Amino acid sequence: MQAERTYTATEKRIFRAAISVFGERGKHGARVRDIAQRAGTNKALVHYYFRSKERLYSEVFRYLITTMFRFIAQAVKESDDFADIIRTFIDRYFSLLEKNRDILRFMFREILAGATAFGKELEQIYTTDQRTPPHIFFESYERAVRRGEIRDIGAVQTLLTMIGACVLSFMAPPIVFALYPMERKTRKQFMNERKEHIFNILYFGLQPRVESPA
Amino acid sequence: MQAERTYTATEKRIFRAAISVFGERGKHGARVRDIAQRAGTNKALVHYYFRSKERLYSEVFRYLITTMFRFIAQAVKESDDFADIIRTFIDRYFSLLEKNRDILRFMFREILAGATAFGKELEQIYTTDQRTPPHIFFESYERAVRRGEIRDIGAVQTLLTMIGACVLSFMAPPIVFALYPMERKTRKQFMNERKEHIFNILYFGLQPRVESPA
DNA sequence: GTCTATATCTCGATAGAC
DNA sequence: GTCTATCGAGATATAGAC
Repeated sequence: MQAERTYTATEKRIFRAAISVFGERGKHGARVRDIAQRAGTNKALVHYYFRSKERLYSEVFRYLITTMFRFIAQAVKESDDFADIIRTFIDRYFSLLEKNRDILRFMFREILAGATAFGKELEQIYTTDQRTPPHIFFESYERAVRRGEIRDIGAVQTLLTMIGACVLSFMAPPIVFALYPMERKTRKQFMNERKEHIFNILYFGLQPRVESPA
Repeated sequence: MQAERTYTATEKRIFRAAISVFGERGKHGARVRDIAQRAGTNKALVHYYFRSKERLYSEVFRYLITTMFRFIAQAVKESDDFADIIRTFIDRYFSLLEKNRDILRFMFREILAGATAFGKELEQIYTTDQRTPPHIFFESYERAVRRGEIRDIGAVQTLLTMIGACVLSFMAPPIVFALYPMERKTRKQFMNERKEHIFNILYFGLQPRVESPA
């Protein structure tokens, strides 16, 4: 959905339905019939508004990728307390993943498919915008290194590790619960422990050290 | 592919092709035509050997999940030096993911699809086998806690964080390279830095501490 | 704009020659 | 065992009434 256009109520319903059906079953697994049904209408209207399944998919993709970047931008905070930056990132990243499972699934499928469209879209964002969320994170990281709050083990690497630890939290539950049915706590509880653990291990892993590792 | 059966050269080629096509495009996105083509043959032979796309998929799935578990078993080492355990896990896990990209993609797709078959298969393995790789890891973890090498911030959580950090390494490169084309080092170099970083931040994040976090 | 009915097409699966 | 040609199911896409 672009800012310039206006959308009818039906069109919006179809668009929302498309996001969830594509997220659940992927581009190929998704059926136009199901999208129509979930939107409370019929196949013909889907084609009336979006011409083809392919175009609908593209529109959804572009909408989600920009939405995702807005979200991530919100997760990166500027602060002179790096513990606060990490905690905030984990907190906000979790909450937006939680509220937008479809986006996560959708993006993962794109990455699995080769992430070609993904890469192009990213390049465009990152060549037009000057201070993107990662840049802001990296600057904070370097300031924290300079004032001795953390040691320098690579800002990019640190961001990747943090994202990986967060993202897996939303992929892993079905597996974890299959493995340890006795530990099936409420989802909320599991997620809270997870957030605390990620902060704990990462922030203290970043602490300055005197002695070198073996 | 099961141990009991024997396979012709063509059958093997089809099977290998299926693994890669299913991994790239998923069960629904995969075309029997493409599998046949990649195997250097035609659709009819795929059906001749595997009867249907569905059965082929199931065989591939069962083969990959057992293979994966054998691999993971190899990655978990018993040792009385927890640094060694972590390092070995990261090293071996990386090398098997590297050699088996298709497995990773395939499994992720299963998880995205709901991981129902996945869960069942796992349950079966975990109720028959007594000492599975995770159990071995957990035992080592607890021993390390007892002798004061590491602090106790949850064995399951720690394993999840470690896996997440490793797995993202194989998902992220297309994105990272899209973001920072100037940093496009050789893949090998990036991966080596990544391994070192994961060990570094996680192992030292697990170090015992006197003072409490803020 | 919305719906039903229908056309068109893609793909998995099979038949049958070799 | 391997191939070409074809069938039939099911999905996307369109026509046309309202």
